[in-house]
Amino acid sequence: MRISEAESHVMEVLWRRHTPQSAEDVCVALAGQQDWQEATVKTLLNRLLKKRAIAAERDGRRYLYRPLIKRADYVHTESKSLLDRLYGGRVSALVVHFSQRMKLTKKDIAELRALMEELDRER
Amino acid sequence: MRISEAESHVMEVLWRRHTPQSAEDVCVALAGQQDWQEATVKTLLNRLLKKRAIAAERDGRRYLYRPLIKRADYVHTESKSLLDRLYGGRVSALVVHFSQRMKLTKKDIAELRALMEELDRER
DNA sequence: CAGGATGGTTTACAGACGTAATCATAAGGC
DNA sequence: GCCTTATGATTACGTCTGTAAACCATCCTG
Repeated sequence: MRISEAESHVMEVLWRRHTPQSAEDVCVALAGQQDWQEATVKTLLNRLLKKRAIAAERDGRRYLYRPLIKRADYVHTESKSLLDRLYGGRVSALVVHFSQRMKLTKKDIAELRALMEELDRER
Repeated sequence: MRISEAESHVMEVLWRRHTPQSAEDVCVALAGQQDWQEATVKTLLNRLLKKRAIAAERDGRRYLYRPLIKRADYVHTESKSLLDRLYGGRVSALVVHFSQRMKLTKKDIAELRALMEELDRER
């Protein structure tokens, strides 16, 4: 069950807010960023419903939507697929790539170092 | 200029072999892995041509194809886009994610550590 | 009660994608 | 020279995507 690019923007809104959101809430949250008509958002919500990526519960004359799949799971399948396709599944290859192409930020480096130490301690 | 999933398999073949390949070469290289008819591969080659992702030079009655875009560039745009969409552009966030979901391999850890040291030395 | 506002449901439609079959053409074999 | 064969070019076609408009039910408001 694939979530498309456009759909993912809707999912991100639902993930960010932790309470169920109406279609209009989603529109508002996306305004300025996606510049979609309300109709578009409604289409996306319906497609996500059909895919069972989200659920809707009635609230008076409207619905409130909430995610059924966890962001972490989504992030993982996307990330793992890229890692496998482009880096032969090697995390370090990916980091090396970024360190060459982009210059890691100081923060990135500090955090990576901390992570390394933590992994040491776990051993 | 987006390279689709199917197209990327063709590109990978052209990137792997460093000399221009005929349509049939590509078919052979993909056999067993993609199980496509020759017609399918030719369609993909043509779409890649149209997108100017590859070039073709005549070789008698056939063409030899070679990539116009560099794999590293492709890898980078794909990776960067994922990093931005899902990790707020933070490389360390991505690594943390993998370290939690997948257990990094010893090799990954060793290489990351080496990379960290190298970054230190560069400073 | 009629008409606009509000929110959901259905339909639309062009372009990308995956996957090919068919058509055309040139070249080599008989 | 004609027929088969290899190859590229054209056409096909269903599905998915992005982006909505049109339609429909309902509720509030004057």
